[in-house]
Amino acid sequence: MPNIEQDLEKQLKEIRRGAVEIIPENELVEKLKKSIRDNKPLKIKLGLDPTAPDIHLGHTVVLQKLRQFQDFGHQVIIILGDYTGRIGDPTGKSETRKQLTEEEVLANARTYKEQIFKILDAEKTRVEFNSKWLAPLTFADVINLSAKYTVARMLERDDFHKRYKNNLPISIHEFFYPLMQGYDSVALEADVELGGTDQKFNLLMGRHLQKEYGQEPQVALMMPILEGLDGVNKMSKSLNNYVGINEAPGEMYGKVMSMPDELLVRYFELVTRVPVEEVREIEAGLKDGRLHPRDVKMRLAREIVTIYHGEEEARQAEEAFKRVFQKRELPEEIPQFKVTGEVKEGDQVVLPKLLVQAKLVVSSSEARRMVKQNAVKINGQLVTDPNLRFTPEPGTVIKVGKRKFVKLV
RNA sequence: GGAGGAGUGCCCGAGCUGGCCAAAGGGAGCAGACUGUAAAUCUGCCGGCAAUCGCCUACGUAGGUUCGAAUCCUACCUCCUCCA
Repeated sequence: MPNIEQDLEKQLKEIRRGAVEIIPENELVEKLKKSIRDNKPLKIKLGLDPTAPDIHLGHTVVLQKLRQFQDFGHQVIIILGDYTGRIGDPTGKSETRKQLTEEEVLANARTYKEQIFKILDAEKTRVEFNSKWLAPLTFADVINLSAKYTVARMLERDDFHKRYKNNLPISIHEFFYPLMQGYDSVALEADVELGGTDQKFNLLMGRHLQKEYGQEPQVALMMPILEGLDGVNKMSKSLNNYVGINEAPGEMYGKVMSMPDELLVRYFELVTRVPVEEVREIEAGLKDGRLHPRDVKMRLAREIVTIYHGEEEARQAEEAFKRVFQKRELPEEIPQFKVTGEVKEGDQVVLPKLLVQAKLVVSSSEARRMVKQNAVKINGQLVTDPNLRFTPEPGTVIKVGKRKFVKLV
């Protein structure tokens, strides 16, 4: 049966792309074979912890992977961890997370759904709240569940281990997080569960529990944690090194352009749909100097913006970027600002006050600082007097720094 | 139940034998130079108001001692550790 083999190879190649670890790979191969043979889609599970309301590129790594499965015809199931979210996943945290209220969790979940469908096909995606099966469990059920794992093994988990060793607190309820997530797999009879490398323990727990409950264990597929724009830390909103998928095209484009060159290939591989072969070519081109990092980065920015806003928006974002940052010209659209009496003294406006009013700076101290740092231009003319007063004329363009503009009305 | 430790600016973190503390240092952020881009690198800035000496707000909260407190005292709140 050559077409099964072919199909299998094709799927495996895409699935392996960017994946750090597949445990165990041979089981995945078997599952895929069976799925192709019986024409029965695999159940691919991804749990999302609805604590961060905004999805950024970091989250999309795993979502893109899901999309690939989806494109191969498999059944994608998103678990919104409304129940687990109330515990707070201890993963990677040196301290106990605060618990979320039910309202918070639900509000976040709504936002999540809107966003994941920018990547996933909504028609082909099943979304479930895990409270559906976790809430009805009785205390006896829970005891039964918790009896299926030992404390010693629980403490093997890296973050528990560290905290235990360092005499940091571990609350009992945190032990339930992996158990609950694992139970999700049981409830769904998942075939594959995706997650970041930091989810390894939880994913394996799913395998363990499925076996305990007499099911065929799922395959754990781990994707790398994406570095943020600083190139060092993982992408996260709190570190402000992220690109949110809801951001405006121009903002998104610019942010991508601000990342270190070293990350280029990784981003192409993990957050775009550029074919693997092409990514390899780009990698080689960068290495031997055939390709200019700037141009590659612009391509990357365009690819990313295209995914979330479409080609036309991406093209425009690129135009704007070239104009403002490469040619140092004015952008096509400049926010307008109406001069009011508050910033005036007689006929004249007081520059620091004007800058504050126009929201170009946050305080007049900052405004003066900006002027001192040669960051303020009026109609292209560098301003040197921090307390400049001038008569405002409609159409006057004020520029602060490289990317803040305002046109007086 | 008992003993002890800690709470500092966006974050981390010094200071805590009282004044020289708007508070060291690092990170983040911002700006300038350079450039290949909002990469890298280098330099500078980095509470607010007035900009002239100045004034105000700030070191968990509320009081107190003092000419003067992040620094001392009291109470309270929060967090943590150890013993039981």
